[in-house]
Amino acid sequence: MARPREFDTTEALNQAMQVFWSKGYEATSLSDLIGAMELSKSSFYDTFGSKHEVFLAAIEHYKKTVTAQVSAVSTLDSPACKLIESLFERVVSRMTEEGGQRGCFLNNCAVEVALHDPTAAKLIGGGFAIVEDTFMALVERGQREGEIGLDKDPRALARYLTSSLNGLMVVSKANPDLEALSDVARTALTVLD
Amino acid sequence: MARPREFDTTEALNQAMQVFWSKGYEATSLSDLIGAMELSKSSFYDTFGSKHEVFLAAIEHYKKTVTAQVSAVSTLDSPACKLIESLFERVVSRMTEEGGQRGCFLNNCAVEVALHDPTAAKLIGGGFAIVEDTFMALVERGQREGEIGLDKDPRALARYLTSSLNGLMVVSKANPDLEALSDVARTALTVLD
DNA sequence: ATTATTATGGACTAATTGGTCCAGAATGTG
DNA sequence: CACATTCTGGACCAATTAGTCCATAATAAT
Repeated sequence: MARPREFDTTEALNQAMQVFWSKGYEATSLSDLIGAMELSKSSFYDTFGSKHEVFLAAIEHYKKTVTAQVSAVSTLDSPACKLIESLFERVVSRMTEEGGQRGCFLNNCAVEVALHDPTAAKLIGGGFAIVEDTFMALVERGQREGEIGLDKDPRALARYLTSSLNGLMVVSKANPDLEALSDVARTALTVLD
Repeated sequence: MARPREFDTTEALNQAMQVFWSKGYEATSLSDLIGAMELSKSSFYDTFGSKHEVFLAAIEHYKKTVTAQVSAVSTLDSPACKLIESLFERVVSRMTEEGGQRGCFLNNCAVEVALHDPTAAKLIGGGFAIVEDTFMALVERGQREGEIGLDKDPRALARYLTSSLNGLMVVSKANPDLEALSDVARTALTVLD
């Protein structure tokens, strides 16, 4: 009955990430994982070591895939301010669309495990840093483009924008209301003017 | 050996809340709870029904105690803007002080359980609403006091401030850096000018 | 066809999970 | 003192937890 097949380690990791993302770390069981990853318990432990190791790997995987997409936005050639706006719009529409309430995996992890899992906390912090750096690059470009005042501190603005995006996701978990989230996003972006 | 004593139900609930707050819902076990609440397993089930019911009760308890303190700020007679600032300052210093990284219980719950627990989600949403209403009252007062422009929409501002406060707590879980958090708070509050 | 590699199902732990139940101990009231 | 009430420890439960181990089966390379 055994049906060996060359399996894609990163695809398995991706599936693991999806489960952790949807259910959280504690609520995810081994059976959840091996089910989603489509491998046997033995292979799971041979290949990945433990639930916790897969979890850390899943965080890294998220950074390399999802967070990297955010980072990629800074290379597009629209005006920087428009790009910043689009990042906020994307979050708002994601959080209000069917099945989008999972939010951001890093956000979820930060809240659930960071306090008790320093290793994870570091990886998560690194993910936030990617977002922050992206915002900073965009802010500096916005300043060069003359749309953002030179009196503003790019680092502070970037930190602020990163935090705002995370706030947006938290409140929408309890109440994913388009109007409310739009209010938040619109208001948050007035800082750039 | 049994040592019956009239026990304080709300105090027990308070202890339960503390545990859920520190460890999260899933990571909290029955033994954690009965240990913290200082009652027997039997009394636990007789009095509170189940882990989940205690959890919901703990959320309500948080709203009645901690969130109520936020609400109370709006009745103080300093200038409204100063009061809003003080709420942000309080969060920043809390998150950077020893043992303060638990953040806000409602925030934690929103992220961990809201997606899969509609009952809890509603209670949490109610908690956020208290904060939002507090901010709105303060903004309106700020407008009457002439410190906040009348062109601004109090509801939108209140939603924004609530979201900002939550964002602050999320990022500080991964990186409780005073300077970074101060940047965020300071920048967030420029919206009021 | 033989071999080395790789993956597998499933048996097996030991511990813990949330939850039920009850005989008995401590107490306040008569 | 006797009684009803309240609370308790601990036995018990079935299910699930993360994790180990191994004989076997499918493959790839020779």
